Amino acid sequence: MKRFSSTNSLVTSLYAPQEKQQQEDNCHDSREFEAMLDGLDEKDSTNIDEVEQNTDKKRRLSHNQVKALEKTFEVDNKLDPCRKVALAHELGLQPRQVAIWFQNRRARWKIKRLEMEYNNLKANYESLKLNYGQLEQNKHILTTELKELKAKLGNENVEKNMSSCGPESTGHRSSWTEPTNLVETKVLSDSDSSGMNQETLRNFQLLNVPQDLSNPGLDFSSTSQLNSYDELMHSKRVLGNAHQQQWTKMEEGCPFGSVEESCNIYSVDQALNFGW
DNA sequence: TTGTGTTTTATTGCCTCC
DNA sequence: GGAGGCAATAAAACACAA
Repeated sequence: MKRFSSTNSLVTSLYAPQEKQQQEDNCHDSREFEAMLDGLDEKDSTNIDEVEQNTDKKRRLSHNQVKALEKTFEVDNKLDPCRKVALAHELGLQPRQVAIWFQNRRARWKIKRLEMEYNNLKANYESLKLNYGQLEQNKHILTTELKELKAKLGNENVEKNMSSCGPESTGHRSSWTEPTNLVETKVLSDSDSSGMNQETLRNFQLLNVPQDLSNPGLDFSSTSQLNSYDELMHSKRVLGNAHQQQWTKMEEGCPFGSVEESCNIYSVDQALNFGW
């Protein structure tokens, strides 16, 4: 039976010699196991403990008993009956006590493991949250810049239209491929433009865009290469592609379905509402 | 010394497996 | 149906500040 009363434990504190012999005969492997335990200091793990177990007061196990139990637990956190009996015999405990110790030890081990898992998850979450914040910031910067570029394009078209309405205008000239020098000069000499280029550079640095993602032929630090409308448009496309590729790369390395998905697992609002 | 919080040992009830 | 595992909990032992 599984149930033991405290009085029962007193009664069963010692084995009948015959029973002991039978158990030993049935557990040949346990001899090896006992040999392993022989290495431990035997100073206080024998008769005195055994006598103390026989009082009905709850006794703590001795240092050496705990040490031996811990050592056994490291090998395997579950006991087969033979090992349990052998260990109990070796340490002067009842098999029941050994079983209970292992049960409690497993419970403590589980709690610790859960704590570790929780800490790991928490650290991962904090890291994701940080990355998400940085990406949001970068997104904001790039969106603002895109708006500025669009506004500039708008102005440019207005000026082109105005110039094409002049007396020498034929109406067949393509403003896309042949921007007027007036517009070109305005774009390049505009202090906002150079400021924009610096901003673009900064954004690339913020994004940590790898070399292979950026266009090696396009030098953002040099205004000389932004001397036409097409190139201006090209720089916009590169910006867009770089941003897109940055997200694609992140998604490839992302364990979740998508970056958005991963970020939505724990939204910022949910962040502090763990129900652990 | 004592009150209080923590740890360890043990019990109980339920569940699963053979 | 018995054996053993687990979760919840009781109770004793222990640690420590006031």
